[in-house]
Amino acid sequence: MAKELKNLTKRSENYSQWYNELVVKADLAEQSAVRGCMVIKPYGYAIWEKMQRTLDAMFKETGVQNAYFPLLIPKSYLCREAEHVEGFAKECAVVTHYRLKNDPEGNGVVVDPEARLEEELIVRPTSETIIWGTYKNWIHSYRDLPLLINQWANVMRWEMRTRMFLRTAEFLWQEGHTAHATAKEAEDRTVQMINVYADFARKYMALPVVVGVKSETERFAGALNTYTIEAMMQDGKALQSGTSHFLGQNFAKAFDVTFINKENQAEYVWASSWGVSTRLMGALIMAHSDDNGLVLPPHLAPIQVVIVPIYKNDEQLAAISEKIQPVINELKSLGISVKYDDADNRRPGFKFADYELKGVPVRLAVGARDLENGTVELMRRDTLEKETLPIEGIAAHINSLLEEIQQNIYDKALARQKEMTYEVNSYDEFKEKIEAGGFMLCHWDGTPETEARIKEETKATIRCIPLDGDTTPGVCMVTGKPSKQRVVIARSY
RNA sequence: CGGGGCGUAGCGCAGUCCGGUAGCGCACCUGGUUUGGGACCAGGGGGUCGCAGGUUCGAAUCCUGUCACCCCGACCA
Repeated sequence: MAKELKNLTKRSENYSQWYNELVVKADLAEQSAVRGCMVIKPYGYAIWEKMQRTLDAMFKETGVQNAYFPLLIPKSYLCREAEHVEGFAKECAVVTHYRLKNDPEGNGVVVDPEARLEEELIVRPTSETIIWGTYKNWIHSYRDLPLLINQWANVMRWEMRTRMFLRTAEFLWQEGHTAHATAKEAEDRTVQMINVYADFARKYMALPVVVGVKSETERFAGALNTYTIEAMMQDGKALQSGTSHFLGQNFAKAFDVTFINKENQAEYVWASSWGVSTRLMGALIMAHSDDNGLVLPPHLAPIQVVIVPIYKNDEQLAAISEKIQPVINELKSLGISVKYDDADNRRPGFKFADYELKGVPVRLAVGARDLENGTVELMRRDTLEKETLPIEGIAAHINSLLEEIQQNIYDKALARQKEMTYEVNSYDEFKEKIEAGGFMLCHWDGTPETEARIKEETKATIRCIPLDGDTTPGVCMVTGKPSKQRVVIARSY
């Protein structure tokens, strides 16, 4: 690394490149040799693990259990639900053979044409079909409902264009699949889970989000209704960060999943599915980072506090270590993750820059000067402010400071989102404003035709119809036809 | 799949127009001096120039094909 780290592309030049470079240099992930896939490195994965653990606990609080379903889906399963297959057909990886053999011409190894599968298997782009094929055997009576299952898994979508964390060919996610006796119960669960996602984004990722409903054209393939959380990145573009779908009885009908109700009548079950992915990592990076690197909210930072000793010789290091050890112990007992970096193969300046790049929320530096004065130097990553503080009571101070940083990062993101959200009343104004990015709150006549025209002419899409938005009626900014409420329109990733 | 760019050491690049047997910075290794914001000096190791053909006495360089990656679109979490 060293000096090249200084050359983080400035965001003004090209936001995408800056982001990509940041992901690589902060040691989060790198491009894999496999097309469109990425290698998530230990530091990046540690953040994902923390997200996973938190979300998993939140799911379980709502009664959800984890399970696991196969990676490969028989082609016939995927075809059962017409809209679903149409939505995913263009981006499926397909397994056609089960054996290789030595090339008769001596060029290594080739696919054995004898070993063709009778029915091709699809690498899951999502698991609705295999899961509903399984649920058929699990659900017989109203007593089996609701069925609340989640799986942590990888999925594959052969996207034409990929971008690290935001759209990789293979990605990690969780997908929840629930089955219910009534439509209301299923739709309530759909809403409940989008709210879990919104809570998670706000409290842990320090990411303000708009909760809303997708327009018909943006809906999940096979869903009756799709709820979404939309976050704004620093360049004003939207990122769909989590979705929850009300599937009605579509999959129950496709896979013939029925239950006997209290009146001894057979009924199709009602379904929801919901998911968030490693894209959340992308959101985290793009929402908070600055030109010094990552800025991680303390609630998700793998290392919350790093301590860098500054010493000239082993005696000094020993003295510093002795002085600082009680602080480390105290921080740990408060549940704070601490790294004491006494490695002697990097100089302090290098470490400072490196931990900033990695987004560590709080840094302490301790040297001979501090030993004399009984102080430490503290720097907070969100503001880059440094202050020298007495070592006495430093752990308690950091404990509350971490919360303050968490809140500050959220407030900053929220302020930016508000600042870049505009009520727009004419299409001309819209066309002008959209160039600089941001969320446009506009009246829309509710037709796919108008939506398509806006997209065609401005590259912006309807991100969602916000749940808690202004419901004052008006007239569509494009057609002048009546509109029930304002919707969020933006360019997106 | 369209438009643009790029492929040379682990990373970032120069060399390609005008053919002559490979170079710079960072990283790495050894020794020393250093250590409060990305250390310095000296020495050292590492590349069949994306791949396959062709032209030539000779190809990183010219020609043909092909593959990969990046950016901008279309598609999507």
